[in-house]
Amino acid sequence: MNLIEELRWRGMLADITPGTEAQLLKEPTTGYVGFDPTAESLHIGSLVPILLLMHMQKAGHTPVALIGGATGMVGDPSGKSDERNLLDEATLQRNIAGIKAQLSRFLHFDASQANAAKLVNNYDWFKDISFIGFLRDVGKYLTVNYMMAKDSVRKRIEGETGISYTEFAYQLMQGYDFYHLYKNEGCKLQFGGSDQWGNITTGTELIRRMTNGEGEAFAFTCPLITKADGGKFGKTEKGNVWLDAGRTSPYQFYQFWLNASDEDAVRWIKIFTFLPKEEIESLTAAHTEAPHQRLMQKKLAEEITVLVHGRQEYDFAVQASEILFGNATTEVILSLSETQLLQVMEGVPAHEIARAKVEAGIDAVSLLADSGIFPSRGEARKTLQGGGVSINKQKLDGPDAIIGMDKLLHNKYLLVQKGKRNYFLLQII
RNA sequence: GGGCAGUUUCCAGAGCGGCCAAAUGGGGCGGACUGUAAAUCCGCUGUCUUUCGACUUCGGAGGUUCGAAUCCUCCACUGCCCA
Repeated sequence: MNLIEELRWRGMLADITPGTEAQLLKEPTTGYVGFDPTAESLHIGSLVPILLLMHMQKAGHTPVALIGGATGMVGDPSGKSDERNLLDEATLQRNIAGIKAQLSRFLHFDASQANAAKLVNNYDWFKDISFIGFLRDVGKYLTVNYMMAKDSVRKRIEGETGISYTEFAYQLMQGYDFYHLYKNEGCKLQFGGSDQWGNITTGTELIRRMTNGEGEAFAFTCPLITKADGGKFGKTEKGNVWLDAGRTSPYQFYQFWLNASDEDAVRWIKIFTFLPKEEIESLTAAHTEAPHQRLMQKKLAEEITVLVHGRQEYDFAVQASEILFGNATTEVILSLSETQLLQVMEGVPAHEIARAKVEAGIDAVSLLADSGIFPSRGEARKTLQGGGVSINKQKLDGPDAIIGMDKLLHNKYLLVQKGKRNYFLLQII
């Protein structure tokens, strides 16, 4: 299978410009994808473009990751119904540094390799461009009519919030990025999520026009990842799922994938892993046969967790999951040594509470609210009333339950469970 | 610059001076059922409080009223139309 065939089979191809496949077969090609520095870490949504870059590199092409240091200052209207808040420069710098560090674990940047990956920041070329220069050298090539026809813009114009000139100009900047890379890096391909299609084709169009029709540039996009139930991909109770272990622990990361629905797991495993077709097909067969065993989810979670966090972290995550979700009972929890307990709890959010309070015997509501596990007493009470809290795997009967020293594990911990899946380690200090 | 419409709790969207912490839907959270799935059903969804209740919210600032999300004035922002 060639690269495009492979991506198509994996369900990673939405739109593609004519001739792209031929270009990729003809010669090693340089292709880029852009990352928005909207946060200090990438989240699993950005995993898709990263995987596309990896596929490129595996296929012998040169991947370029572009960080939008300049475009990030402006804001992409794609997929946004509202005008964006602008980031200040210090934040932007921090975010760029964070993203750079993360990308290096997925791509080979060592220059010794013929198709070593490259990292560029569009701020580096935009900082020297004057407003007048940009208007004269770039703006002239495209009509406003053309730009307004783009989905991202049209939606905003038809919508009720409108669009500022700043965001309207965004696609021109992204288009210019492509031209710049085309000119200076010989980059002939841009890809990204399907929400980027409009911006990307502005680039191919700009290249064609700025080179008097001589330049050839190509593009393809990957469908947005969806969930079968229509929910947003990549969100949990706690918000985004990040690639940074400090923000989303490997355990939580692993749990996210493990919790994929049957339907989603089948689609996702093709997208998020590099497993060969035959293996995925046999896995799918087994999964359809016995979905309750969740082979698919396990494999999916394994592959991605290992890719993002490494084998060792994955092992810990599995161990912890087995103890927390296996048929572990209160006895099992009690039997763990302190070291074992702490190891299992590594990726679980930790909270603290003063020892004196527990010594006096504390009611469940205060315990949960004071330690910060619940944001307010009201919420703690409500959940308690609904029977949603367990301590050391034992359900509390109601808000009036009193917690005393006798409940402590190793004289200083409590394993608090909110709902079925959310564990917290409460340390008494 | 002129005219019109709008700004409500996470979102959408009701809300006619007291019965509004504010309908309804979505989302979220919890429970039951399961496979740590989906679908379904049930409960909760401003803060504090055991209940009664108290307190803070309806773009901002003032005002009218015994009493305002609801009326008035000014300001800000947004959309539409005209210039």
